[in-house]
Amino acid sequence: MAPQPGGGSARPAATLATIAELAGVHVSTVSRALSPDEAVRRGVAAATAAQIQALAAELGYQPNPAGTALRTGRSHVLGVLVPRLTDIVLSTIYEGIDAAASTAGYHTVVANTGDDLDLQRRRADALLARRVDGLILGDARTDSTLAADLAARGIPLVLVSRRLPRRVSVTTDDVLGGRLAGEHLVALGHRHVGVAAGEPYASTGIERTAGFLAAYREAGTVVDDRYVVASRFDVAGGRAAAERLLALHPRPTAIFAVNDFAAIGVMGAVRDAGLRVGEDVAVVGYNDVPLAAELPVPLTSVHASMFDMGRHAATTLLGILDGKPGRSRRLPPQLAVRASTVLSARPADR
Amino acid sequence: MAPQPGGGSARPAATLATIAELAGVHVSTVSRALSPDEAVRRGVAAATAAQIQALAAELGYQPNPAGTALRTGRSHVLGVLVPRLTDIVLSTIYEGIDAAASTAGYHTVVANTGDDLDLQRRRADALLARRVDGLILGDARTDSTLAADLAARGIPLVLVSRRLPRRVSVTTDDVLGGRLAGEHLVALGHRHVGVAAGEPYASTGIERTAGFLAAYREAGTVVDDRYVVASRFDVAGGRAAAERLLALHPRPTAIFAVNDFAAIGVMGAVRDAGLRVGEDVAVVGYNDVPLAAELPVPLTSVHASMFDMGRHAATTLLGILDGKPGRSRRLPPQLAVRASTVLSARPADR
DNA sequence: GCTCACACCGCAAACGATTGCGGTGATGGA
DNA sequence: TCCATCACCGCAATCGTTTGCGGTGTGAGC
Repeated sequence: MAPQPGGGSARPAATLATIAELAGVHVSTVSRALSPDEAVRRGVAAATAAQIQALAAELGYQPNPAGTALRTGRSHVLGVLVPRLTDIVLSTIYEGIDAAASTAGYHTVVANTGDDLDLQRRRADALLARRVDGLILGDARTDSTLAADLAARGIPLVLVSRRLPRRVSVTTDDVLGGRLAGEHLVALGHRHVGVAAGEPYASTGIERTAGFLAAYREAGTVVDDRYVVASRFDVAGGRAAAERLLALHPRPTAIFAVNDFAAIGVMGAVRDAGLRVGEDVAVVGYNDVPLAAELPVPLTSVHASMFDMGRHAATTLLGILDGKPGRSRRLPPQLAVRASTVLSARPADR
Repeated sequence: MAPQPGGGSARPAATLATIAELAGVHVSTVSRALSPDEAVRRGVAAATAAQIQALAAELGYQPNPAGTALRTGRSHVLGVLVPRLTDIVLSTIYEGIDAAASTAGYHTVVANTGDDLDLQRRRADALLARRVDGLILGDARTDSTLAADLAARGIPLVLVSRRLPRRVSVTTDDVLGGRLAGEHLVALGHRHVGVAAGEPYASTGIERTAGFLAAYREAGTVVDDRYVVASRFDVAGGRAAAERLLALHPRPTAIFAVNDFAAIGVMGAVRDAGLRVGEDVAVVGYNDVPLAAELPVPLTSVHASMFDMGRHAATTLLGILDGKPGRSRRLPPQLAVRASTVLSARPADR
């Protein structure tokens, strides 16, 4: 713990002025001596600087961010918008964002938007009213102009998890991920497959589905539209989608859900239909959340590090704030094969 | 979206001075006219105030929080410490905190501590360096003096989820919750029961276990110490604990895990031992996370609203910041009975 | 017509940090 | 010995907001 402020109860926090008085120098000298900028620090004699730094350490001096922000116009705070923090995919991404930001001396403020168009705008505005230096959007929608509007206003911006045409984003390579899932089911000989395709406004679902269908097309099987159904990204959404898919004739022998929680819902619907997961119906998810490997029938899923995704998004945004260009990035996914598609895989990966 | 700042690209954000000049009055008048404090606002003529307010709205004026914070010494930011935001229990609590804080015009900054003693202090200090107005601790440990130290420094403080002797906290009534679980298993006739008791430094595990054991004691059965094992609060922790419990003689016919994820691990261990959940071994969890009802064998769990807990914690802290006393609160839990203890409950609650 | 009260508003000083500019002293060179 | 140079440091303005104090003008009351 910092030695200060408050040796016992409430002592007024040390300021530059406090230190200046004790050191017998002007506050500007203290400011320079304590500057993170090496070039600025050289403006004060080494001995003086050392004395000031020792004093600052002793008093537990912490610069008042309000003072700094007011003077420099930078708050050193990043704003993050996510659909729901209770979704472990998003909270993992956020942990990555926060880890990278805090090692760079930034703090982050996160807000839930519930994927609601109106709330997204309101939350973004609230963050901007707080004078965040930049925004990371984890809830970009293809049917919204929010990201474009923010960019037009000159606000430093990075998308994470979902992509949008002309914006900088950090995502998994969702087309490739979908393709991996498709190729896996093709190789297992599944001819009739269904897709719980996610929300139509999310690039994740769109691209994962596209990659999956492309794999099948290239294998010579065109998946009929009826076998591709939209779904919410949660258990109930997956369940509902699967109930529709399982009612089709011929019944699909495998279902790809573009999200693990939807996949869990799919598994539930399969069981409720009196079928066995991994035997009667293979199931593939996406994201490989920790729980996937722990399920009674472990779930085959497309894996990529959400934490790293968050980290990259944050460093990209920080780079933009430093004037660097900012390039989009697609992290390569890998398929984690488990019992939900290959029963014998069970002992190998738990 | 706010009409400003930036009609097209980057227009300098409106300040009090901007408005003052346009309105032909002094900035102090603008400040008063725009004050949230009704009494202050009365200091300016109604007509003038209306004109200023209209102008502010038109320009999309947003007060610069750095200026306000510098002048008033209050940042209107709350700090929140949690073990892990990827734990849905904590992220739900945090959502509640943020909801209450943001309706009160506060923002929140959250930090992960991983329940690490050293990291807790460092993160708390980082938050205080940001000049948060108060702290909500979701990771209080019985073997740490952090909360006491912070309180001694006069820092407004509320604990959430876990309790500590002399501190203000908002929790579920964990003793009662444990008791509900115990009485349920007693009523079902289980004589030999085991407990995955959680981490020894967390009041949650301690009190839930105590309540559970009390219920058995009052029913005339003293649970032997060997049947109470510490465990981490995750799937792997529950699995490990269950493996030890299932190896005991006589083998327990029911296991109470003080956390749902640990309970999921218990269920895994039960299956791996070739036993059936809900038939050979009953399992009870705690918190009733959404997934509990969605499991292949739905999990009986002690329910309480984590979201409300977070909300209450935030409002309690805000009350303290307004000078109110601040009272601890224990939310009443309820038992959600499902198939993991009563097989026939399955159709009733999915 | 004069005084008093009061409503309304401006003045200026803070809060804490940063930074361009200039001043002082010492040092080096010729 | 004198001047130019440079290292070091101080001065003061500035960011945007809040607020105690005081000044001006209006109206009422007698």
